Amino acid sequence: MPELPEVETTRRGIEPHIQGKKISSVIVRNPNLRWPVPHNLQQLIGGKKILNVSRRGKYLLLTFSNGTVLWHLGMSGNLRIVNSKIAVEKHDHVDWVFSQKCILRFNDPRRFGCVLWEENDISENKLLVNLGPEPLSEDFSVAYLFQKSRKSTKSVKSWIMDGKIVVGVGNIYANEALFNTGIHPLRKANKLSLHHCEILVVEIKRILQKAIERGGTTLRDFVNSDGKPGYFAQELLAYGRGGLECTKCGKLLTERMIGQRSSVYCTNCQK
DNA sequence: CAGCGCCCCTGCCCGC
DNA sequence: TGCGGGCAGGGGCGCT
Repeated sequence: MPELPEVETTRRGIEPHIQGKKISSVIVRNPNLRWPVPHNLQQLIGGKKILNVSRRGKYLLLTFSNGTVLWHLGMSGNLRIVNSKIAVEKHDHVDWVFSQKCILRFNDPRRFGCVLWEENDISENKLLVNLGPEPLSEDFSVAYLFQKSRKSTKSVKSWIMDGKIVVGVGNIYANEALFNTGIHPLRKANKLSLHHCEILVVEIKRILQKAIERGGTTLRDFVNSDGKPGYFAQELLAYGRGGLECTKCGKLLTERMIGQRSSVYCTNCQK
């Protein structure tokens, strides 16, 4: 479900409810996520205050005085702020209880998400240490991307979805950014021109920013912490439009797998 | 080392 | 209506 805009939408939604608040208890109904949820989570953070709610790539980070919760929503993860009267549903794996009126509830049908604990420097955590720059930061620049591109023979689509190059660009926004820039998804990264890198950097920033402003993309089940969907789906020009007419030239859009991810592009507009 | 496929898992949609 | 197959917004890991 979530790419960077959806995770950021979620982060902004939960932050005002939980930042500076003390965790009363953590209820783990099913610890079998991608990796086991630490069995001693309650002892680690029960009674402790959440100092900060941040994001690195698609990971949410909850900072405590004694360490950090490293949280990923996977493909199907979903957070809601609920009260204690709201019935527990299938796949509600973890509750972060602040009060009777405020429970942060994690639902994840596919269980590709994770909830982990890091007591040391979070930036040195194995899952974060090799990540590339944040796409909306100045570190994600034309010079950076062009220099990186020289060393990769991957298709540009798989390449920009690689978190070591830049974080947060998932399948939807990779398809969109390439369509909007007229770059063919199968072009090798080391065959990108400086101009290609320039328009790609600008477009990735633009589209992620726009999607955040729209509250993310809801395809079937993404809802923010208030239970509302995102409104970016109606602006998608490539993703989900295989076989339909290209909005620029009218030719039918091609759909095929690239690196096990469905890819949609126009063979006329994207070179 | 880079690059590629596999796989974790449930739900849903489609065709037969 | 039931069932099998394929696909879904992610990404770490093991192999080549």
